[in-house]
Amino acid sequence: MPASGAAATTALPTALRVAVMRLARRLRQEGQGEGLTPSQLAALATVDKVGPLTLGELAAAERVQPPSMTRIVGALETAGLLARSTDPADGRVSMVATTRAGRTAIGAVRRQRDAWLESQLRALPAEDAAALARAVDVLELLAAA
Amino acid sequence: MPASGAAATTALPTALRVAVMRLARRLRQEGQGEGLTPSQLAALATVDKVGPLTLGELAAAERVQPPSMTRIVGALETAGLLARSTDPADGRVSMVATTRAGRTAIGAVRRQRDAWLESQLRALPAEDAAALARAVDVLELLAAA
DNA sequence: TATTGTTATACTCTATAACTATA
DNA sequence: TATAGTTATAGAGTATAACAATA
Repeated sequence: MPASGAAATTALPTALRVAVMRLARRLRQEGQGEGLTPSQLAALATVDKVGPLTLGELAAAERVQPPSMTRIVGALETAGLLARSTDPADGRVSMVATTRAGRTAIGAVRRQRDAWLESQLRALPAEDAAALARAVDVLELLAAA
Repeated sequence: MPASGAAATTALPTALRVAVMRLARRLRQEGQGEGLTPSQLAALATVDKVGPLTLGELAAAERVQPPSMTRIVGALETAGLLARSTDPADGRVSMVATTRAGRTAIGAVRRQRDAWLESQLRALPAEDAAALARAVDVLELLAAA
């Protein structure tokens, strides 16, 4: 039987939940993100990933009410990271897209966040790194469920 | 080479970070926690885990300033989940401990949070579950680093 | 004097409600 | 009328500064 701890017990759900939550907290602490708030960063990352979208769509994607997204987008626009344009087909709709500076900022945050984890992974025994590599896809599956 | 996605690439740090953050968000959504705010739940869980401690120690453990912890503990005390007592050896110090109701509440939240993950794990192919079981210890190691 | 915790106050983030402008 | 977004306002949650009680 495996030598160590939680994985060997029947308490896998609890152990996995605790480990994932703790690691998530740790990862959030590393890479504090260019002076942007977590909401701003998340919104910027979503626009960067999904591409230009309306303010309402962005609010829905971030699970935030439209007035809150108005503020968030306003701050990102002031910072020059997002640009808005009115939909030519419907004057009520405001389209949101990343600027070049926005894409640069997102990239910097990602690199900063990966840096800590990358150094930790390099320090790991090859066997442990391999176990992680095999598990990542399953974790993604769970997250998407 | 392995058939699937991110784990097979050299981008393990990024893939792992994204998967862990997403799963953590998902886990946070499941099990909304007995009408308590996240801060209150976290503080209650820490007291439950660490045992009786001073308000200042609890504030430090939760990375929150003492005035904020005064409020959080006050709410938990009003809810009957925490009890305070003055340190007999030093009248300035306020000791905080869980009540029976507090321990019950924490247990309920944990069960609620595990429930979703447990059902997801049961639905997983045995091979995937095994991969997770092997990886849990490594995740814990990373979280503690 | 130094330390523990509290009270007073302000700021940030988010929400709901009411409004403006387009459709 | 209905919809997209904004402005006005209020409610959490946390922080800093000033204070009270104890050491």
